[in-house]
Amino acid sequence: MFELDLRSRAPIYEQLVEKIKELIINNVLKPDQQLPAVRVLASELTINPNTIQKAYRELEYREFIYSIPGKGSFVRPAIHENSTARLQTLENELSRIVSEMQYLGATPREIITLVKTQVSKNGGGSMDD
Amino acid sequence: MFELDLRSRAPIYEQLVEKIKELIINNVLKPDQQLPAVRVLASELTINPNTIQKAYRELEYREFIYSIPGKGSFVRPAIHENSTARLQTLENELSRIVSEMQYLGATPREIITLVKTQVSKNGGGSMDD
Amino acid sequence: MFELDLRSRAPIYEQLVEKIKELIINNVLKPDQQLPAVRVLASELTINPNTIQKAYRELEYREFIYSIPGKGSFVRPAIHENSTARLQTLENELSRIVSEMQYLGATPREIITLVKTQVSKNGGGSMDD
Amino acid sequence: MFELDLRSRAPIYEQLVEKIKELIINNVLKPDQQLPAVRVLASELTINPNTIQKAYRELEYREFIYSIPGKGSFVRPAIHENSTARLQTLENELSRIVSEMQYLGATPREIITLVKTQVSKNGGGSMDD
DNA sequence: GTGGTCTAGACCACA
DNA sequence: GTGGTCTAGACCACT
Repeated sequence: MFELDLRSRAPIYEQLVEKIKELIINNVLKPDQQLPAVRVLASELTINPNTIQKAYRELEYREFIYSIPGKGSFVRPAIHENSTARLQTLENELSRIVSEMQYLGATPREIITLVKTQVSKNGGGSMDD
Repeated sequence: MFELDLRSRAPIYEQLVEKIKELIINNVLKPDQQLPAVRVLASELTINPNTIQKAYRELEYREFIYSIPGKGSFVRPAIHENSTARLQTLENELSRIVSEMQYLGATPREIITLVKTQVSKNGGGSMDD
Repeated sequence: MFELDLRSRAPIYEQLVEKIKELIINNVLKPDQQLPAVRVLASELTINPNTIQKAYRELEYREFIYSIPGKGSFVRPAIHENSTARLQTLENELSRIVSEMQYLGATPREIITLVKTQVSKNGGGSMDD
Repeated sequence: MFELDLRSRAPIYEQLVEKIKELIINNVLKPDQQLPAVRVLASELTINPNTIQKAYRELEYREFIYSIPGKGSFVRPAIHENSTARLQTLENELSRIVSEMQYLGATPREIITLVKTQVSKNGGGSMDD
């Protein structure tokens, strides 16, 4: 279910965080859906349970999931308030990336086309609230 | 001139790399302009010269600067034809960011407007070679 | 295992890079095989761990190995499609060397025989992927 | 006459040595022909005379030129004896390069064709003694 | 235990 | 003066 690159220099727990985040954002994992139990996922991926634990803790901290002691971890429904800080960060990242793409020779048109394609890809899903 | 966050998790040399990269991309540091000498920058930022050198070497690998032993380090004029791999990486990052922004409630229109503003900011400058 | 010439003008880390590169190219170090740990190799060669690490990092940049923090450094399987630039460099070096050999009296036949012997040595091994 | 890359990290004197060596090998500079005087060349290339001096000294050491105090420096006629050591070095370099080219995907046929082209290029000149 | 980062301080080659 | 190399030794994050 989760493809990990054990050869990557990115820590495994970080890769897990990104993968799960992506699944949540793309609505593959639905709100309030339960995530696989730590031990189950650990044995499936044949990695250390501590590593899974760390990833889940990180996702909780970043408000993508919530955990109920004794019951498990669940996808947190997206709350679109209080996220202005995170949005600001993302906007800065986006600006940085666009600048670098232009520096490397990408034309404004190419970049805008790319973004339009991307937003419509998501917009066709369930994101256009 | 360069602000560093010594408490950040990101390594100092990596922060330096990003800062300088940004200055080059935004044409604050012009092509062939000399960068501050390793020791000078080290004493200004009160960090170890080896750390600066590591950052400079990293920038050299990434083809943003070139260093001539005995003379100094200089901004490398952007030619960058074979950077399709890097562009691909940036496109992926961009897609990821756009998705997360939509998840956090940003509308397609907002995002596209943001990108348009950004590209024209650079295009209006001196990036349209 | 690795012989170093501490009196050579070539930096230690560069010598190490060349030695290891050679072992990888000649398939003595197999794909995904683990390299000696930084500290282990350092104590074996009685040189500073930082120097070993510099060599390993260099090899990583040049795509001969990959390092995973906390796990180790490993031989990178050769895929190397986009190495036309490197191949061009090698072709130039080869031309330069052949010219100098002829200048020193080597006959075309001798040189071609030498090259044929060399390519079949590798081809007869395990390089014919 | 000599193109130098002042942006290269290779020392200027080293670049000079290589350039002159090449001109001698390719018979552009003929045996016993006088090389430009140090000061003349220095002002032509707008570099420090000491740098030229160092290059000439190096070429003398490597037996490509000879200097007569008070008269100048001259191309040394190629002596094809005593050069077995140098030839051995070149053969080793050649083997190393051929191996790396094969590792990067060059086929034996490609390599041999390349070498044949190169030797005939020189052989058509004045090298086939 | 692994690789990675950083400091302090020394020495070298090049121009 | 410049960048580059190297050492000794400390500390950190990941598994």
